[in-house]
Amino acid sequence: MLDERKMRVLYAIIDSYISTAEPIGSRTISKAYDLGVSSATIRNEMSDLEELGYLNKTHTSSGRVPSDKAYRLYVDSFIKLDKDSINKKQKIEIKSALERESKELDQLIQNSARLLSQITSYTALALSPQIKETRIKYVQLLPIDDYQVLLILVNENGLVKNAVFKTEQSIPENQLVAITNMLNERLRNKSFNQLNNESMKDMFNQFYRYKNEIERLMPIINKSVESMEDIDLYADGIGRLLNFPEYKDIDKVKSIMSFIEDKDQLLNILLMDSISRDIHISIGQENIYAPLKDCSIITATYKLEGETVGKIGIIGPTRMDYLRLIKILKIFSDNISEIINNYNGSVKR
Amino acid sequence: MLDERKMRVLYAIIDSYISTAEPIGSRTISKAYDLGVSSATIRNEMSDLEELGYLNKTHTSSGRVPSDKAYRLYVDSFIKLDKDSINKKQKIEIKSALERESKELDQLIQNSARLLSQITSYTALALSPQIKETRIKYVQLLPIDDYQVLLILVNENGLVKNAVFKTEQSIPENQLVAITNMLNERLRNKSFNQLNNESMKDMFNQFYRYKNEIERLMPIINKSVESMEDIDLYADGIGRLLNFPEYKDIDKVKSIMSFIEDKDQLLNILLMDSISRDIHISIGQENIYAPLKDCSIITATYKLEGETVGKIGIIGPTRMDYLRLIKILKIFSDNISEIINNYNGSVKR
DNA sequence: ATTAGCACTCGGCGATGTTGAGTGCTAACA
DNA sequence: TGTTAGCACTCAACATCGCCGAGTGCTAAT
Repeated sequence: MLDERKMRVLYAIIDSYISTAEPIGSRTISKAYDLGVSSATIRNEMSDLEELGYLNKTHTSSGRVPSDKAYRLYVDSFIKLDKDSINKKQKIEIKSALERESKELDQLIQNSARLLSQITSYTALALSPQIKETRIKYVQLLPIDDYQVLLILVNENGLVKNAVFKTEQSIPENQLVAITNMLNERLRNKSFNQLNNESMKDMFNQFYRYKNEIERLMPIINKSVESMEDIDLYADGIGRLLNFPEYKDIDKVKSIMSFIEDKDQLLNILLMDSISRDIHISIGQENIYAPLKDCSIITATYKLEGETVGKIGIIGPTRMDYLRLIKILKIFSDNISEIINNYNGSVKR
Repeated sequence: MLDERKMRVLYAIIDSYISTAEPIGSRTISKAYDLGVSSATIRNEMSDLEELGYLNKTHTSSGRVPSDKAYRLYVDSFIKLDKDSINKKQKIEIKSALERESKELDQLIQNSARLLSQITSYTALALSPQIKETRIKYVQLLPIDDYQVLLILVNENGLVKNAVFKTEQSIPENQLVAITNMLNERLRNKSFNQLNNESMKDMFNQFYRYKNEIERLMPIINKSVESMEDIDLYADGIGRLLNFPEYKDIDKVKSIMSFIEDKDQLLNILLMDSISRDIHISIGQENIYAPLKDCSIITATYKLEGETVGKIGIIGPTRMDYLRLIKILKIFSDNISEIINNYNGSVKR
């Protein structure tokens, strides 16, 4: 392990580099940080730290820059110290800002990304709640008018989907109720793919007059169930990447941006470390995808009834204000969890 | 008006500049475009065109670059010639691509933006259908379990919204039906803000036991109605702006990007020329907002039952491949109109 | 009216020199 | 033995200079 003084030198360098993005020389440190030793001594320490892989030089006679390894050490050692210290007032402010504009779940997630990006000045990511293997809890058909029927599906998480579909012939209300009952019998507690052909045939026999309608209804139900499981991914503040001096090279930032805008790839990354801790940090080379090799990503989870269902995150240069961002992410994660638990999702099972 | 030869020279310059982004000299034109005159003659014509405001020089001895006025002329004169010529095959391909992934309206709009950006390599915009002054057509309360009720609202366009809310006491089914009937009576064909306090009092009297529930229900209905009117705006392919050489200046592209990511401002622009023709083109200085002064925006509308309800668009440098983009936008606009008219939105009034 | 010819302009680019922040090494010191 | 002052050396960043070539505008000839 690094001795006390090396640590302090390293932290000083990281601290300075995070705010200035400039390589730091020994003299700068000895002046700005009170380590009680001369620049020559610091120079020696820096030379050691470089040999150990914590620092890099941009060219032979330049100042030093922290390596990914240094950030990793920095984050790991501070994250323990920093369990407490959530700013209550800020938390409440953010919560009310989130609640204010969020009439629906999707909007909440979208607004979270926007607000997170605004507050941090980084690019923010947000993943909508992910519900796998939805089981149908409740089905209902309602007549809108003579030739249109409203289909309503409620799943075990309290998620509701609806679709309007047209019928060729008018179906009297009592028949609709009968079909509804039958659908409930057949579908309740099943995911759609558990529905087999047997029961389809049954239905046809029972309601032969509405064979066509039922045949058209099934794919609609199927689609609705599928779309309950869909994951949306929002990225906000992509343009803010341009504010970072490390991305003044257009080609670099171009590849990062197109990576972020390609939702599929980004989704992979966010879902990959799905089993991990609440806060997950991926620094520079730790990222698998090439365009992200000089980015860091911090993600936090949010929960529904204690179970992790979604994520929010921040992406930016490895020179990232980790400590501040982690705090803010925690606040967001807590707030989102609280809000969605008070939404319609809170069905007791 | 410009004479025949000036036109041909101007078109040659625009054509060349659109594909190369380099100022064009008289010699280049006389070689690449067969105008049957020497470079000296073209030089004279170019000098005239500059005086007329159609061309600019970047410096005294540089080639010429088209002005906004030139693009305007170009677009206006070609748009008439080009009424026909939609590629049927391409249209069908795009349509099936759009339908494939679009389970719901929002998804359709989102996918339209994505696909439009992919196909054109420009930044694409898409506005979700805008429905003003929603009137309630149909209200229904359904019991999910003892302490939860599902509220369903259908508006005159066939849009459906739902919300789950919790009750303090269990409400028996027949009571729920009674409340539903009463709500329908009171709310049908009204926008929420038409609901007055009188009828609220009536309700309380009639269902005093459920005073609290009804009191809580009304804001939920209100929110749902509001969110029916909400407009979503999607921007896809923002990073593609970096591909254009005119935006190699980071500060310029930064201001454009942050403009695009600020949905409120962008919404203003898209809604501004709301009464205009199907295709609307805004070139460079014609844009009001400063960051867009060297961008062009092309928008197209899509329709529900013949009425314009939303827009899609493209944003990029004034040096834009207008003709190609207009064609593609028309295809998208037609396709989106067709698809949403077959959705649940197609309620006959 | 068109064109060839020519002087002139100016951005872009490579070469060259200067500056200053920063390093590494050595020798002196506590 | 660890710390420090001093000094030579390195190298990116920046400015300066000259050259090149694409392009213009004007004039005179056709």
